[in-house]
Amino acid sequence: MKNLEIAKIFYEMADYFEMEEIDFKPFAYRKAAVGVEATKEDIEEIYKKWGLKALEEIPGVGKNLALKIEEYIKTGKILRYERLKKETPVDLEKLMSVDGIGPRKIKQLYQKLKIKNLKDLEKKAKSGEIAGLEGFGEKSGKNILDGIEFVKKSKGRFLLGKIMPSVEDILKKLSGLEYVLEITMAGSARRMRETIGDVDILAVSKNPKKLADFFSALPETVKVWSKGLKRVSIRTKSGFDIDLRIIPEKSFGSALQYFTGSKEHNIATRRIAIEKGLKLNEYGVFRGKKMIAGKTEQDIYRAIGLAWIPPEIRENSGEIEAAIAGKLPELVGYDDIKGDLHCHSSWDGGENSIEQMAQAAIEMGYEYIGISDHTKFLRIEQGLDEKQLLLQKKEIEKLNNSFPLPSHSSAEVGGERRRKFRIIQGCETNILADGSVDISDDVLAQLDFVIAGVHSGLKMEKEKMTERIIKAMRNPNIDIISHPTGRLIQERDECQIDFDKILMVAKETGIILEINSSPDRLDLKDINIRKAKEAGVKMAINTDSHDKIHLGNIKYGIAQARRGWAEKEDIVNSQKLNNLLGYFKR
DNA sequence: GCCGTTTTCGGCCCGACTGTTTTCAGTCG
Repeated sequence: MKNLEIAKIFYEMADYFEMEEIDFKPFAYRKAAVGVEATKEDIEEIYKKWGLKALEEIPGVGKNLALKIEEYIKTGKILRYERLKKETPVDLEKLMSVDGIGPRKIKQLYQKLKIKNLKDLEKKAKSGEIAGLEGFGEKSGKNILDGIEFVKKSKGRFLLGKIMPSVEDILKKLSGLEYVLEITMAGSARRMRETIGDVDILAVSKNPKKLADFFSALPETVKVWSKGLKRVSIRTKSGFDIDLRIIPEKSFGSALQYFTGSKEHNIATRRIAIEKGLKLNEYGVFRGKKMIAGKTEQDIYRAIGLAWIPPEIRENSGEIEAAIAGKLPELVGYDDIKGDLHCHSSWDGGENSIEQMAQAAIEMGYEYIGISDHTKFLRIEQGLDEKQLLLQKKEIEKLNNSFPLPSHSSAEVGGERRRKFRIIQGCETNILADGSVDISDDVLAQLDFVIAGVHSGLKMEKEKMTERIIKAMRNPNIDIISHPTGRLIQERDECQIDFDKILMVAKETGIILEINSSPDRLDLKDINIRKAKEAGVKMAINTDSHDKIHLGNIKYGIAQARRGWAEKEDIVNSQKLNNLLGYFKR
């Protein structure tokens, strides 16, 4: 699929045109890049099936850019791009990632100092040569070095789940201050993106000066970037930056809308405002000079004729059209999960006993927990064999009998009084290279449910990998496929699989695909969740906990599900236990 | 370079901040 390659080239060409101070072309190329990126079908396929004209259907792509796409598909190159690269042969992507460095500065740095990449940039910044350039001064050199350090250390982005706890902690501290009237997260953290560049916090305060002082003196702070009465930027000990913006009360809603983004969503909402003869900016919605909304986000959306849109889906990927049509999805809620189905116990080397895991699940307010330990192929994880699974079944039955019975008879189901909480037994069996699993069918059939996952041979070629997983999906004992694409965010790409084919078989067999909530997995990811939903495939949001504290990761999985437009009915473990067990049986 | 239920020409989202200037360019979100 060449879509992303083409988008990347258009983005880079936009930067090059900006270097050349060409007006509006950068805007057009970026818009086309967004359109290409957002196209779900393989652009090469589109071209081969329908020809050049079909390319012009992509938003932002006209005659000229369609020709460039054709050229890339046919020759693997775009001549104009190659020429631009030759004229200014620099590592645009890396250089642009340094804070404060953009196309114009890159051009100057190349022309005056022959700086092509981060290494050159670092060298010249250290030698002090950059400070001598026109438009650069003492501080530029130092800022560049700081920026390079940051890029190197973090690749610029952090896992949502890694930074969220400390952000929540800081928010709690700030919200306790008597001169803070309102405080909330904005930006990509509020949208629950899987990785976060920096964190935005918005506040309304009776005493901005005091708040700014308090914020910059937090024990988490290692460096204060800038400090005014409107905005304070700090770097935390964990290495990420937080911007605190202090907002006038009457503009809080518009500021929240604006700073939550995404950028694409904001461009679209502003455009809608313009169409209605209004102006939308971070200060409010205006008709002429008259402010007609600003205090709450709901007011903002209402003023431009839209229903309020949940932050997780503000990506301009159809939510605006849905809001106009009154067809926004009712996203699965953060309180909708009734039990976690993928939890490991001390039986396979996890931190906690089954009883401790169950206790933690009860404290989360769950109705059930699924214990699904690794199986024998994974010796390193102390995977269980058939005999151990049957022993474990006995222990779980014993534990289940110890949970209190409900006091009222309404809980009576099928002549049997259900207890308030139940442990159900599964296992996370391994899908071997040939698609078989490492536990015999007669034992799998005795468990309440079975998860199967790929833990080996992740580099298998696409067709073989797809067949391998499909074979497991057709095993009638298997209910759930765990972390279906095998990715590790920022570490390992997805396995090569034909996801559309997987979805077809999932629909046909009723197999459930997991949304793994582990912050470095989040697998399925948002776009795959949306595809699964559209295909009518059921999903389960699980944590893959190896320790009871991991149970709390469920919110990242739910967030990912919401980003994928999933509703409660798409998620099997938002169902009561009876319905869930019924689904497994089917 | 793209685009049109006012337009096939004349617009394109737009305000704030930083570091460098002495009135502003470049970058960011």
